[in-house]
Amino acid sequence: MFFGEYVYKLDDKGRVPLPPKFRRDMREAVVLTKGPEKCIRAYPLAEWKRLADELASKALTSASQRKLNRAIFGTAFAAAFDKQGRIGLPLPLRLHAEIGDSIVVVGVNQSVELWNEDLWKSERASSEEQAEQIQEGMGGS
Amino acid sequence: MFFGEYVYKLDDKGRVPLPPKFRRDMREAVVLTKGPEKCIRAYPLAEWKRLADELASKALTSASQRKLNRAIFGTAFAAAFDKQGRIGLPLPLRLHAEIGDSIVVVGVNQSVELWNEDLWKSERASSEEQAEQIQEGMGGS
DNA sequence: AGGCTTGTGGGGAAAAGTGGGGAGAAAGGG
DNA sequence: CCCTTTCTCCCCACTTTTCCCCACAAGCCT
Repeated sequence: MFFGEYVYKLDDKGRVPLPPKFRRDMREAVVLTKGPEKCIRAYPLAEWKRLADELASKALTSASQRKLNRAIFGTAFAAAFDKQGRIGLPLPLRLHAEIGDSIVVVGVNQSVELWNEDLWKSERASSEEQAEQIQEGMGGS
Repeated sequence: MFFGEYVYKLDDKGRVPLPPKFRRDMREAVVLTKGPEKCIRAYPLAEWKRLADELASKALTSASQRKLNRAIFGTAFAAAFDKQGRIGLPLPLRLHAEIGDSIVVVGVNQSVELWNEDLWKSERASSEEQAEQIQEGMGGS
């Protein structure tokens, strides 16, 4: 399970370190994909396979599912940690997430998201707002 | 169940001791989050998981579910007790709660809140005022 | 009064973040 | 076809931060 928010710098070669806790759960095998929003999603290999199986079981049923498959698998990249615990971010993904020289790593339960710092701030703000509304609906404190 | 109000000092490394009674209920596994108000919330791991599940089950669409996950997991930090019963407070959380060198630990039923001393005084004042009104409505005391 | 528990402080070791250099592979031009 | 140039990937080293352990002082209970 991943959680927490960490800010790192990309060096001029496009490498990012991940928090040590994350590395331990991602035994040197990571799959990077375009996130639904403007971010990069990183899955541990096992979790990625699980998602892939889930998709594959539905792939034959509809044309839209096939398109979905292409969108997901076609834009996915494998990445490995170097000896310092960093991964290189492919340029297409960096462009998609508009990531410059600073980056935010966010743990989101089963996966990890990589954000442009400013985009993340606004996304977090709206996310927290929504969470509050739901909490009030629960009567929870 | 947590209750009571305790004042401690942060050392220059950002560590806080928790009351011994609290430690026993939080068997060395704590999750720290940004509170809705300007404070830090600490949950026992089990309690935090329960809340996370409860919230996640409320989400309607997959998009709102993603936002919710970001709000829940992105703002959470894991913390462990050292041999002296202290936990280290991550810098982002300290900034959020405006915590300087003195800190107030407040037990709030299922969770524990960590406050800036001055902010807590005003929060307590308004809390008590509101509590009085509610109690009068109950014909209480 | 004594011993135990608790709050507070400091020091040392280990790990993590950041930056730079070198070797290998791929691509393009002669 | 070969050489050159460029790009990418991997390894190494340094600095900073974090974590953990030890030790002292004060308060409480017995």
